[in-house]
Amino acid sequence: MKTIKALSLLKEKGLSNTGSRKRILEVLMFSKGPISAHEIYQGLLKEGVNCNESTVYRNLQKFLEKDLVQTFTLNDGVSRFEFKKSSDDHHHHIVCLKCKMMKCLDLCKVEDYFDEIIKKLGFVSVSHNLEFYGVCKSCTNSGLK
Amino acid sequence: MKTIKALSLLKEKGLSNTGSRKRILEVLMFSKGPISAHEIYQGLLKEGVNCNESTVYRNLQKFLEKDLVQTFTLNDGVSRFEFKKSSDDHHHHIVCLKCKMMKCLDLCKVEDYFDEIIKKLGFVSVSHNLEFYGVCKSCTNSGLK
DNA sequence: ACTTTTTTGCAAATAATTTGCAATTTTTTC
DNA sequence: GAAAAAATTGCAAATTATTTGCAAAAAAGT
Repeated sequence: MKTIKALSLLKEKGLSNTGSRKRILEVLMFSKGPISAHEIYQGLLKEGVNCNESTVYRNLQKFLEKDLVQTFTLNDGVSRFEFKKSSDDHHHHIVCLKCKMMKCLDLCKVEDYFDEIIKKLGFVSVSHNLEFYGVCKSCTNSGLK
Repeated sequence: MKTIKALSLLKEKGLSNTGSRKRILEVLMFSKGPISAHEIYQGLLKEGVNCNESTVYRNLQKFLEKDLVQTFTLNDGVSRFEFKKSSDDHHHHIVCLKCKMMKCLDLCKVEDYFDEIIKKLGFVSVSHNLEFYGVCKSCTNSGLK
């Protein structure tokens, strides 16, 4: 079943089917949370899958283009990737400052509610980052790419 | 006046007063928005201040420790730093995907309100990142550092 | 099967950030 | 205010994450 689902997703998105690509996608699909390119690479190594680290990076880019994954960068400077269960799958995370463990917050109304949720997860929240990405007025008008 | 304020801040925080350090702090204090270590370095170069890039990094660390600045990492993998006007100074930003210009959002109630504010600033918001940093239950208990 | 297109591996290039160490500067002490 | 102790700097090299060029290999189209 694993194989079938990843395969059909690739086909659906018009991506050619290669061994590495399929495995990378599967790793993402079955990961408990966001993972870094390096972590994916290490995972494949362990499985004995012959795959280069730049192949991982290149496929992650493809997956981003095709909206199969989402990404964000933590303050440690490392990008994490996460499989999108659906096109509107969107949520936030809380990261433990000590062990780096990450939990998903199934909520997008970013409010004081967070306090409760975070407490329920057993975290003490120290800080958080919120950055918006958009296009400003002048760029909307200009041809800038 | 510039000089006096930066100097007294350094003293207040128990940081020794060196030419570079004072200038780096001043650049941060008078920057319109968050800036990267490299941008600070470039700024000093232009002013003719003799200062090494690692000195910039080392001072930024010190400033973080002393809670003089706050930092966050954008998805471009570069950390930005921002002077904290007060210890409870906390706000978010919106970054233009095209020109990378950044605006402060003077609001911390992260809600649908954002839509309005962002529109008023002339931005079209495409996406945003929100990550919480905290300490999980097991780490709160364990001695892990 | 054969050609075209895409992907991969590998090694080298970038880019941001950190580090070791000796020299210099700042602070402390007397 | 000079000497000693502590902190900071410059410089070059190391690290780490990520990207890229290019030729070989694999997949897709016909």
